[in-house]
Amino acid sequence: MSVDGPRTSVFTFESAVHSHHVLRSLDKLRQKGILCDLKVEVESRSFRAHSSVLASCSDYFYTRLANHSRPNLTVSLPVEVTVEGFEALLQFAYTAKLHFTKENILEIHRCAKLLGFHNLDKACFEFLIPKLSDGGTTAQEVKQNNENQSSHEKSQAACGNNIPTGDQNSDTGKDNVPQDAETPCATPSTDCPPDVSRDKEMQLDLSPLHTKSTSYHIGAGQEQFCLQNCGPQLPSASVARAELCPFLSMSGTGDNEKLHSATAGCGGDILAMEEELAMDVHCVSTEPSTDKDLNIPNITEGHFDQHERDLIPPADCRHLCPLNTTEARNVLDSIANAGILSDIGTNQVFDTTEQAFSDLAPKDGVAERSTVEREVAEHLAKGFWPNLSSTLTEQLPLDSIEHSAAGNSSDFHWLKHLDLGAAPDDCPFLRDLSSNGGQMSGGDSLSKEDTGDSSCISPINSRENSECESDVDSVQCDTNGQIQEVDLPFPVEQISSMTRRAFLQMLKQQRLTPEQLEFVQDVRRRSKNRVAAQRCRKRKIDCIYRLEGDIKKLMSEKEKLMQDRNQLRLSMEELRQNLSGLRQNLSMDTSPQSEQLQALTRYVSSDCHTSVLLTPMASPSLAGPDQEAQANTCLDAFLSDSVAEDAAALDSSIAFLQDSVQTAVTQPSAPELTE
DNA sequence: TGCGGTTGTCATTCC
DNA sequence: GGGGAATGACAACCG
Repeated sequence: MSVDGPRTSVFTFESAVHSHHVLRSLDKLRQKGILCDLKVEVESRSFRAHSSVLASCSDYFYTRLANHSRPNLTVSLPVEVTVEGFEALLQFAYTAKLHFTKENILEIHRCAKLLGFHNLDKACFEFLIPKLSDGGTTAQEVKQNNENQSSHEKSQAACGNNIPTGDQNSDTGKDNVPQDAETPCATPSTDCPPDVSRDKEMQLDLSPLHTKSTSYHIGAGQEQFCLQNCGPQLPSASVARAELCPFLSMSGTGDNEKLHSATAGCGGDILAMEEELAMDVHCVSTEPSTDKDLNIPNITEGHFDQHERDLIPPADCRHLCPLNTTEARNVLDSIANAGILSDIGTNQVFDTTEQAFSDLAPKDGVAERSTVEREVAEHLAKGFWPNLSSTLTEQLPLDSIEHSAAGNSSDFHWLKHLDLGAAPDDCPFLRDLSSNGGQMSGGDSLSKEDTGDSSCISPINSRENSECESDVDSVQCDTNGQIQEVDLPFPVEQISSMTRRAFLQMLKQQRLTPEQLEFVQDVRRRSKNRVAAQRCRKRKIDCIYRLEGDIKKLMSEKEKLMQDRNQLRLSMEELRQNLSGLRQNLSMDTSPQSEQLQALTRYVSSDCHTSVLLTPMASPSLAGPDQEAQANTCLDAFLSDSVAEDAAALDSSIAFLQDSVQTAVTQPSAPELTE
């Protein structure tokens, strides 16, 4: 059996571990000093690192490094940043693990805020800091400290664009109750030990990818505890068992969710869910981890790790995930009803998927499929159920799905929307969805065409021998009645599946009556049109979701451009103020050199010249060499005539001027923190 | 019972 | 000019 030539299905494989491995490799490189292009000086110590890593983790480093391409760059951190705080954050950047003690948690928190470190949500600190303090500090006080620190830090260091500040819900009485999506806060689990304020080194583990799952662990050999860190979407401390299941915890937004965008929006990101699922499994599995500190509590004890999807705004495609639907819940309800989840928490959580499929699979076997189809289907299925056994090769999920206990194929109808880059009828994975009982049989494409053993089986064919149970069926019965009336000498299935040449040849050979001929042509026409209508609708929906994605992308770009414009305006204003102050100081001096410098500052601070510097492409007529030559002449004249003692002072002023102009031109959105 | 989504069918247009 | 594909419109069904 072979896959037909015209099929051009495109599949996507996304590794769940690649990012983690890359991060680990980068950490090893850093430890060996390989490819480190950045030296960070903190207090009296210096750290070697990769600028790209730090820039991707920290707003501060991003602003400092984004526009520098110099190798071996040295960045001196503000005096507010300490070695104690930065070292932990540096390790976090490369390992996604934050080691801290109650002595240094405040320092780390302060440095993290100062440097704008991502993925270290304040919820973590707001819970940990009160807990790690000697009981005297509440989360509210922590917030207050944060706010005070923020105001102080803002005045000294303009580094973070989006450094989180304290929320507005500090007066709610219950400090740890999450209020809204903007103010996630940590809530101690009812199962957590009430006092964790002991001298322990703890580890905040955001690995891998700094995402997906946030869990809190105590170091190896120490007492274990778990924090239920409630995100904005986890309103209650009591967690239903269903929420412990990674599938069931996915919130649906409606029955008619944008299922199809699972492909258009996510780019066919089915396998990407494997990663998320893997993380969720990670939180309930007792499988030994490479991390010695990792000790996942038993799910039956009510412990669970916080998923970052509860803390971060939903990604564009997150809500479009086909599993994030009520259909998905129905799937899992079906599985749960079949006893799949009954053993949750007993080391069998997702090992039972195989059992699930075994239970759901038809007992009478399934139709044959090509090796390619089986492999693709199995891999796709593993995207949903990573532990899916290879034994399922013989019983594909879709077949199982279609014969689920509920007997309702609509539970899985979202699978039909998975875009594999081809029309549904062309998709080897979905092709049999429309046919009951897997009527597709083997054979090469040619024989399939000529014999009518096609995947495109019309309802007429599939229900030919079934009873009429609805009005739709009554239509089929009418057709069936016509079939009986015309008494075709060949199977109706062949009509729509044959090539035109074979169809005409068959008509010629069979010597049909006019009634038979009309009926056969009508059936063929309607069948073709039906498939065409399906393809047309699919294309339309695809187009809609593509346009929606484009709109989102453009909106994001617009927002970024607006932010850049605001930053540029601020920089311009600051530059003007500096020049104005300098001009005032120079106006007190009546020396010739001072007059020259005043002329220079007027020239530089003029809007015209500033615009020349900032937008030379927009105003080429003003960006010619005349202005630069004029400025250079000014500078040369000044420098050559200045007296020695004034020259030093004025030199520094000019250097400052030039540096400011250069900063405004080359780094408009990165105000110097150290200035 | 009304409503929205889905699907099949027909008519028309385009290639 | 005929056939196939694409597509808008309509109707029926279903949840």
